[in-house]
Amino acid sequence: MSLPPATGPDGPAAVADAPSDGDRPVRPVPEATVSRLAVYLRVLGELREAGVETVSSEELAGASGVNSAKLRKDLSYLGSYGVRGVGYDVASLQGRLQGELGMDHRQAVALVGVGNLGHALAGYAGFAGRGFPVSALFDVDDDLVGIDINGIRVRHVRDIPEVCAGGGVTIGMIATPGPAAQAVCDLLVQGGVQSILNFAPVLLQVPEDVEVRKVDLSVELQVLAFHVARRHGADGQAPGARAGSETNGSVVSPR
Amino acid sequence: MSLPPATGPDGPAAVADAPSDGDRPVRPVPEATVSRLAVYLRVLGELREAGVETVSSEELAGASGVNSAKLRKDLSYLGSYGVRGVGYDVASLQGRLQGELGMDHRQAVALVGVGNLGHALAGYAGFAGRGFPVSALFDVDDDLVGIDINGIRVRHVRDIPEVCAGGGVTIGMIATPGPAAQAVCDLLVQGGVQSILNFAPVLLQVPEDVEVRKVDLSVELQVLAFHVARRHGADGQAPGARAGSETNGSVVSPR
DNA sequence: AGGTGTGAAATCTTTCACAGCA
DNA sequence: TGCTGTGAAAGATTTCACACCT
Repeated sequence: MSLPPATGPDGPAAVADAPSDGDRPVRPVPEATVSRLAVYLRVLGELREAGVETVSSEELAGASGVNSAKLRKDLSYLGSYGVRGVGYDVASLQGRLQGELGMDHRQAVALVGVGNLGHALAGYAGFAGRGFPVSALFDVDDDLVGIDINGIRVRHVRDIPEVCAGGGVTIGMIATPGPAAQAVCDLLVQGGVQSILNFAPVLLQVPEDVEVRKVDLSVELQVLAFHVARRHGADGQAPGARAGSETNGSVVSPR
Repeated sequence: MSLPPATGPDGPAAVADAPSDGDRPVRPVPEATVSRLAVYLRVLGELREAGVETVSSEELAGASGVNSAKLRKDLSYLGSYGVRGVGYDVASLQGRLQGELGMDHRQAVALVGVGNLGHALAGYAGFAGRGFPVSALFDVDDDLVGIDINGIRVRHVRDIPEVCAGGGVTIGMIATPGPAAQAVCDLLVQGGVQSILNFAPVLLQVPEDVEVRKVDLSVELQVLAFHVARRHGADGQAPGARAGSETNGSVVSPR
């Protein structure tokens, strides 16, 4: 059970201005591409576990829900990692993507708010399994502070700055009720966290150098509802074809 | 605590081919616009509760995390609802959006998988509050089947087709482990569900007329990790300015 | 003045289609 | 022969900037 990709149709600019780093080819890597790279990485992991050593763009794309041209273009931003006439080496491409997605440095994740949703997130095996072990938990509720969830002790939100700064937390997740989110966000920023995944239905104000991604389930449902409503307008699709497939956080265009 | 918008950078086509409905101006409404409409709707609700009667595009946009030009363009797809020199009437714009987003017909939601995440989703107040009451719960686990969550009895997945068809379920949410997702999806489709929100990290195969949106938390985290890794390359941003704001499921470009 | 609605320009993404290496 | 890598075309989205109503 994974959760949400920023339903994300949008995204202001691409990775934009990455200040001319230094020497490597450091191509821009479009924002749209980044989220797909994460998907390819998951699929590569599955392929590898299945013992597959090589994949063609066609196969990898199919398993990822995109078309092969897009996949090849996406990978091309990282440089040439395939072999013409053959395909990609699963292991090495996986390694390349892990590096690109920052999976070589360990990412320590802090989760604030262990109520309903937060508790579920804390216990979500998919995180640890994918290299994002939740290493710190916080809440304001005295009934929750002090308990252990999956071996992690829940601490009071007032300790956020200290624990995050001291523990090298790079990513913060906010799963508190809306009204508490901004204050929690400020504490995370104080602790040096520059990347935040926000589940609260509010707009967070942050300094320029902090990145926030928002995950809003009701928005997802409303987008679905919109299409439900649309279908009632006129459809008359002969229930013929089958094979459809989903697309990342986006709608499967019922072309 | 809301959840995820399909991390969504993507989205094949716009609402595309809506077969010439009949008479109204039924404009295309770009897919990217749809998810923002949901955000505006939430903000309008807050404004209304606060007693605000009129908003300018500048204000509504600010509170929604977009710029005013985008907001005006988005609203223009629905027709003219503002008054020049004044702004928009909160109540009537809210009504218009609700209609457009299918919030006038009641949307019955079925949730499959009440484990860790599913349980949290079932109890998420934001759903009912935003017009998406979860009206049916399913699981395969005999220890869960039969219990009540928020007043809803958990039923066995085998009953999905019957319950969905009989209960007029329009939206299904899948919060099962990956391996079970496809089978569950097939059952939902059998029950006539045409809109599915998938939290399982797998690509669902569905008939053409069924829409799937996927929400993948690990993808979100990896996108954040990517940017964390980027920052280590070169940044040298003077920690000057403050006021940033998040953008829907997308990255706040640290321009 | 003040603020909406909207062509037209600028961007970002996706798709085509094919040259070129294995 | 098979499949990658990629310019160039096509599309979608965002941003400009300004005419036009109140």
